[in-house]
Amino acid sequence: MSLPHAILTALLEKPSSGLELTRRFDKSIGYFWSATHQQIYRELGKLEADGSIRALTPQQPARGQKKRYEVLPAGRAELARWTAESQDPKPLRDPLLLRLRAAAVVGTAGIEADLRRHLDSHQRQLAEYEEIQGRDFPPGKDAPTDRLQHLVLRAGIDLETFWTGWLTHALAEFGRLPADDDSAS
Amino acid sequence: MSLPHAILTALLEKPSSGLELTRRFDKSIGYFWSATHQQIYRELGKLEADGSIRALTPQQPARGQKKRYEVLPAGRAELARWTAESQDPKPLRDPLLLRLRAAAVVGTAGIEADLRRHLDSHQRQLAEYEEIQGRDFPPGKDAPTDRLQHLVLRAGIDLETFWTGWLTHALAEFGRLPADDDSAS
DNA sequence: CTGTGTTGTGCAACTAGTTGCATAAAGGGG
DNA sequence: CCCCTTTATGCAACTAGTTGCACAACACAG
Repeated sequence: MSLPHAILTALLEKPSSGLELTRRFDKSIGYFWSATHQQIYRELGKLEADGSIRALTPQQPARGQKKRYEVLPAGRAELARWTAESQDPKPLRDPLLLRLRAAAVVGTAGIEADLRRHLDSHQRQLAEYEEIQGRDFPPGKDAPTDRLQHLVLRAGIDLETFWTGWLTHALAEFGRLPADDDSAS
Repeated sequence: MSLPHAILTALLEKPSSGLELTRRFDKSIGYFWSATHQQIYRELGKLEADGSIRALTPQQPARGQKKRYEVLPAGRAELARWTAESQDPKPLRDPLLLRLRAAAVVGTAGIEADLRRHLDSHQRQLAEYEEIQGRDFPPGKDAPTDRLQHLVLRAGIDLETFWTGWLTHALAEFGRLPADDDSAS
């Protein structure tokens, strides 16, 4: 149940409308918790209903009308509670690794191209993170809040570094595999 | 939609009953695709219904009676199709990173202990993987199938290495943070 | 002043995964 | 022999996330 808390965090950082939130989930927040606008609107409705947030727009809300939300004390308290709560690490679940294991049984035909696509996408993500790091976290910027945010960014960078490294290695292995593929039929 | 394919892979590696599958999902398969026994039984039912797998037990299936399943050609074909199919990398979704970002706003009280728990659990997982690597992949074992399986294991090892490293670093940062915690109130 | 695209909001149905519980057989101890 | 735990199977309800679509307002082109 992380989406409401992601939204509360985003709104505390800066009160926003649904669309603004959606945009922010496409960038910074979405780097570790993605969400579509439909999810966001639905969740905003729930959060407003239970008194965690409040719409700033005074008029009755016409449909295509921007609504800005801000977090109420109850919402902040709930976020603090959730943040401090201990949560078990969820076991890994990665379809790509599963596919590789399947490939060991039914043959590797077709995966290689996809590994390349993944490598490409992780490389681009890594470059983006590094650009953000250069821009937003110059050496002197180390107030507590900066440190925490930098820590999170560093996790992203290290993860993408791991994936690009591993995928590169995997592709190299594929190069050394016997030409085809239907290794198990 | 990976669970049915995970099951097909497991059954191709070795025909099994529901409970045996459950056990294998607790070990090797579950390292990158976890599932509970309820999910597995439900999925076995579906796979049997659509002709991907078949129960080996001849008698009518009494309730507490072991049923072994094997994969039919249709199931193998479907798995091969899925394996070769190109799939987009899913964006990262990690509650722990989200919590850290939330902590930058509502205060870090309580997270540190949880970071330690996570570190601990990742360290144990890493040790387990390394033991498996030592046991199952001695230097000479490099037939194509072995290479692929080793590759997957290596991903697990590298991921756990990343997490232990990052968590250690994070805890070090926490040590240098001002004593409390309600940095944003 | 009309249609066509863009911005912003939202509902509904579906899919996947989780949680909680039920049932049946088998084996072993009192 | 009866109860109790273990093994094995399974259903049902719930929660979270995704997909597909709809609708209102505005802007601006013809």
